[in-house]
Amino acid sequence: MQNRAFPIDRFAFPPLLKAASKASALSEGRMIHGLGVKLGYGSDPFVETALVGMYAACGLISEARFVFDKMSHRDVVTWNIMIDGYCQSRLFDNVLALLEEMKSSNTEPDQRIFTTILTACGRVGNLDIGKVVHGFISESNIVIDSHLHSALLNMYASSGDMDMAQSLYDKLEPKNVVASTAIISGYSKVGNVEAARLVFDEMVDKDLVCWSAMISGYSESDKPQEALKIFHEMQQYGIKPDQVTMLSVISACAHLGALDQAKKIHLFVDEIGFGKALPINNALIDMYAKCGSLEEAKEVFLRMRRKNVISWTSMISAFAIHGDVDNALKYFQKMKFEKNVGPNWITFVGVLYACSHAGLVEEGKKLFESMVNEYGITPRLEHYGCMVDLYGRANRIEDALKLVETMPMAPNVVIWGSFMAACRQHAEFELGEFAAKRLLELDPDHDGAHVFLSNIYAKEKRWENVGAVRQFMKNKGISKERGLSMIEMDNEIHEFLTADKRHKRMDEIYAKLEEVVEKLKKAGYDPNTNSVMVDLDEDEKREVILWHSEKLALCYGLIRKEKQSCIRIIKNLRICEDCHNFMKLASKVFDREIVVRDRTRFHHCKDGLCSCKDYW
DNA sequence: CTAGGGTTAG
Repeated sequence: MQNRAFPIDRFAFPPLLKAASKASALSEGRMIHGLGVKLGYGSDPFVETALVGMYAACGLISEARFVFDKMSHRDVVTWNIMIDGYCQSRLFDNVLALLEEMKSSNTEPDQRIFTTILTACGRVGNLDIGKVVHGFISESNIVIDSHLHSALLNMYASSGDMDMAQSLYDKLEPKNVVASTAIISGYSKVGNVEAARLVFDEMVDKDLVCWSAMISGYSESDKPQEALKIFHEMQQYGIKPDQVTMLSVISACAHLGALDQAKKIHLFVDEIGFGKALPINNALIDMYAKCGSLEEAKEVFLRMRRKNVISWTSMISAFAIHGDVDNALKYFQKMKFEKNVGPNWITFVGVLYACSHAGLVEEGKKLFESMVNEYGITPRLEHYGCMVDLYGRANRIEDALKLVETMPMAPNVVIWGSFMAACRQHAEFELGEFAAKRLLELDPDHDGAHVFLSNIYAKEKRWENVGAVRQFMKNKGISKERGLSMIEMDNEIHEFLTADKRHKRMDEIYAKLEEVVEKLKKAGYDPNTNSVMVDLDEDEKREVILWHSEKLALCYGLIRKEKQSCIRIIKNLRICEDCHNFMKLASKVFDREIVVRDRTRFHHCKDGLCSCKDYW
């Protein structure tokens, strides 16, 4: 229009500014602002309203307010946009102040404004402000329509107050997809995916968003098989997934850890045309890493034309869980030279984790300091968790404890759990007892802490204490989480529990186990029952250890998988010392690559050695 | 200007 010397009227400006808002294009927005003023539209209320929106969307909230304040005519839309701006900048005190100002200037706040505010509160989990706004609504004469009702419900649901959300849902008639979806994701987020499923099954009209919410619910609740099941069911109803759906599906594959399944999903996202999307590729990096293929994760990463902080963080974390500290740190350095990509707090979790799993105490300390001093990132619980882990694993128990005692926030279950694990590993039983007790104050049902206490007491022959712990566990129905290993074969997942007898080829598997033990013994295998601290006699201990789930999975792999192919095992708990040794020897004796994913990292065993260098 | 699903996280 400008090139043709075409007269531009004021009506062109609001949509232009809206485009700038959506693209967060500040310099273009300013140019349009300048042009508008030049053409004499600077005090047109519609243009001014759009300017408020543009500056707010670009994060310049005080500039938005400046335009807002000098307006001579503000309608309800102007107020709403200004309030929305404060919501996006999370300045909720300004939101409340502006609401009051609005009332005193004779503009009544309407449902839409409240919907906007409540949605923002939900997004950031600000229950306090949400409740205040709820109070305003109840006191006023505003009619609660279905949008506002859903926004209220969603605010409570996404802040974790499911009692309130459910009671609002009960009052809502008729139900609608939006409200039901909010309830589904609310229940999923508080860990009650079963309740989410009940609501889901009740729904008559299911759309893509609610299917995605259910898939994500299962994926986030560490029920990847359920997530994949419901994803296939959705497709049978003829509903086509979009990118958001696929992100949850890919994440489910990552949780599952099954590489063949993962490759199939990768092919699928390529087929439906999402193969070049940045978030999809980020998820794929993580998926391949968690399915044990660092090579394929790297391949995805290197092929990406654009990379953001999530791409780099995923790649760094990938190296970390595979024990490749050198590359984790190298990529962290490389990242510094990328334009527009700075590390965030999750990136630091990745590099600190890498240091902790490699025993690089000094390097980790330096990184932690640079995070604060160079990058201005305030350490979170997760970072302290990494640091406690870093010291603890490296047998610097005193340093670990000092950190727990001096960190600026209260230690949570994770922190005490990490410290307790360090005490167990380094036989610091007195401090271990202390840690276990702190842990139980926060989570009285923590199975690991009870088992550890019982084992400490048994070791010190304090039989009365042992009895008390066992009785407590029995009364409350707490038991040690049972070991569970998985192996993928012909597109099927085979699961084995400790001492499992359910598999249809169990006889063969146990026979194979005996054969394997014999062969390994000739190569120097000596059962190590150190990790079994319960008061069993030595023969019983050996039996317990022999039937650990990963050994059963390994034997099944040796029976079924063709010679020299890689055997991949996924385990729910951490691998014990004996199994670790078993896997290493087996990799040599049977000339196989054996990859085990335990609760926190990968072990690549080859030629009798493990990638973790026996530090895990 | 108005309601629901998303990738990285011990």
